[in-house]
This record gives sequence, structure tokens and C-alpha cells, in this order.
Amino acid sequence: MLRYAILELLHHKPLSGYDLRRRFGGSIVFFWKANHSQIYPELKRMENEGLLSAKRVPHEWRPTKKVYAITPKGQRDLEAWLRRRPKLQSVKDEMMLRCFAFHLVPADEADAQIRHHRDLHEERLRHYIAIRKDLERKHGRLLETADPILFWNVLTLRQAIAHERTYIAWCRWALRRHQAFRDRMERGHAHLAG
Amino acid sequence: MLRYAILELLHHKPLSGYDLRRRFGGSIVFFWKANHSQIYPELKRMENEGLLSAKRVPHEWRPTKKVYAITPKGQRDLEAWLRRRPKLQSVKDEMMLRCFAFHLVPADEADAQIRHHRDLHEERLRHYIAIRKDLERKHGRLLETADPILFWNVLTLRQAIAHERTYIAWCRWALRRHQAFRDRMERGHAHLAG
DNA sequence: ATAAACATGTAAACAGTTACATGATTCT
DNA sequence: AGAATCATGTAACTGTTTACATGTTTAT
Repeated sequence: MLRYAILELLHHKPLSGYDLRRRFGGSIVFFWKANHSQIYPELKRMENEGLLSAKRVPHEWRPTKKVYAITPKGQRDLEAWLRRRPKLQSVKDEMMLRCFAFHLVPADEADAQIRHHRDLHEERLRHYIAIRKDLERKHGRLLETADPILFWNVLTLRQAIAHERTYIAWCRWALRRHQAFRDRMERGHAHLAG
Repeated sequence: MLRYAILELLHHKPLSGYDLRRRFGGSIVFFWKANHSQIYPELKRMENEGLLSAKRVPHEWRPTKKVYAITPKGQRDLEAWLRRRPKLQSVKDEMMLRCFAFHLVPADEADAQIRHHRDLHEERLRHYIAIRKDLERKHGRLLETADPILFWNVLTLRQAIAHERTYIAWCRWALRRHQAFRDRMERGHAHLAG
């Protein structure tokens, strides 16, 4: 999958491994992330398969860059992948796995975990909104753009933001529900004791 | 991570690899999935590490089962894991990666992809809601339960359902937005032509 | 001086999917 | 007779993370 993200990025313009790695901290981070230790070997493999062509570009004072460009074969591969109908990805959610097992820890510990998780998602949401503000400053009203690249990027950003908001709302709801559950249990015990 | 899912399931009662695999088609499927080819080797590893104990249980007519039970060490490991504060998982979303590249395919193909994806999520949502109905039939009003295990399970189910609904709503919104984008582009061209 | 950014790689471990492989029992 | 379910494994491949490893340039 990483290779398709790389092909899409190189479709815009040739980039080095280092440049690509920085791109994975930008707009694409909403739905894909990659470390340099995964990027460099993948670029080599893709070059061997004829999807990319590499060129060493020396720079007077700075280290020489190895710049990769997409080949016609790479273009065809990317477009063929876009036309496939993929299956649904299976969900892997560590927080929900923990939540499923929270009956094994004290109630306060469960609350602390949920609050911590909510804070992390709130931070990520703020980051996404900052990126959106940035795009708005540069391009004006995003949903009225005439640029297809920006248009699709804005749609993915919207999905990322909606996803974070849903997660945060769930955390808040779960904390309220848990409080109600604890109150109920306490009253139950009081009743039995009294 | 799989091991903690297994430990949680074995905390309730001892199970064979085959039983565990079926559990991964039940309530836990909302946030974790595992194939038998991953389960069997993992069980062996966990037994070697002293987290589980195995017992061969022969059955008059059916194949002998190898039933695993959680050990005190396994219990401690599970509880220690529950008290850790994990980092946010990085998002990996194939559909959004595709969407990011949809400027490379014809608009109708992009629409077909989004509709297909919406259908898949709608099916998954129906499946989750069927599971919830089942739980309601068995246990009555789920949010008023006094059983901590059921309580936390219901919270994870709610998150799974909210997640699917957000995704479906995004697909519908994206289709509307894309139609508006296409209309705008057409009017733009008409204007230039006229 | 030293920290941050530029620049590129490898190695080991961990995680997950798909395909291969076998054989009994039960239901239609 | 054939399909479904029970039951357990291995092999090959693909993907991802963390740590190791090195060296330059630029800004403070």
C-alpha cells in the first residue's frame, strides 16, 4: 500500500526519500504514515520493478540527493490500483480492546484511560483543524475550489476531522455512562446494606 | 496485541484455538480480527512464555481439542498492559488514500468507488445493529445493565456503530460535494465556450 | 560548542494475510 | 455423494516499527 502513496506523491513531482518522508507529515498524514526506514527500501524495490527512475542530484554544499521520478509503468500501476474495488479493511483498535477488558481494572483507572485517550484525540483534532486553516489561508473557501487535487484533499481532511470528533464524543459519552453505572452500583449496595 | 485479546477471552473461561477463532467472529470483531493461522502459533508462544497452560481434551467421537487456560502470570501480564498509557495509533485508511488520488480517474469511477465503499459500510453497520438487537433480546435494556463485562462490551459496540455511521455520512456528503464540483466545472466550461 | 535540520541507509523484531495441508464428523 | 463444520497446524509473503549507524550543513 505504501507504494501507492509514494506513486501518488511522485505523480505531482520528483522527490527524494527525504522529501517524501516530510510529505508523510503533511496532508497525507490523515490516513497514512511512514517512517524513513520503510521509505528508502521501498523506493529501491520500486526502482528495480521499473515503477520509478532515480537520479543523483549533487548540491554544491549539501549532501547529494537521490531524486525519484514516476515512470509510465508506475503511472499505469497507480491507475490500475485506483480502479480496483477493495474489500473493507478489518478494524484494529487498541483502545477498544482495552475498553473491552476494563472490567478487570478499578473504575478510576478506566476513567483515567478514557480521559487520556480523549486528550490525545483532541490534540490530533486541533492539529487537523490547524492544517485546514492553513489551506483556507492559501486557497480561500475550500469547498468552492476548482482544483481537483485540492478538492479531493479537502474531502479526506473532512473525513479525518469527522473521525476525530466522533471519537472524542464517544469518550465523553463513555465517561458519563460510566459515572451513571458507578452510581447505580453504589445505590444497589446501599440498598442491600440498609 | 493479539495476545491481550486472547488473554481477555481466556480470562472468562478456557478455550481451544478453534473456539477462540470463533470468538473473533463475535463481539470482539468490532475492534479486532484474527485468522486461525495467527492464533495457533501465538497460543504456542504464549504457552512457552508461561502465560497459558494447555490440556489435551479427548472427545469420544470428535477430534481431540487442545484447551488453553490463562495462568496467574498471564493474568498479571494482562492487567499490567491495561494500566499502560498507549500512544495514539497512526491511521491507515486505504479508502482515504484512494480518495486522495481520485483526481487521476474519471469522475464516474470515483463516484462508483465511493458508492461501493458506502455499501460495504452499510452492510457492516447492519451486522453490528443485528448483534446489538441480539444482546438486547438476551439482556434487556443494555445501558441499564449491572454486569460490568456487558457494560464495557456495550460501550465498544456503541463506538463501532458510531464509527460506521460517521463513515457512511461522509460517503453521502462526498457524493453530494462531488456532484456540486462537477456541476461547477461544467458551468465553467459552458461559460468559456459561450 | 551544540542543537536542529539535511540526507540515507541497514538490521532485528514484530504483526498480519494468504495459501497450503490434512483429516474426522455431521448434515442434506 | 457432497457440503459444511469441527479441528489444527505450517510456509511464504507482505507490511510495519524500533533501534542502530553515519555524516554534513546551518543556525544559535
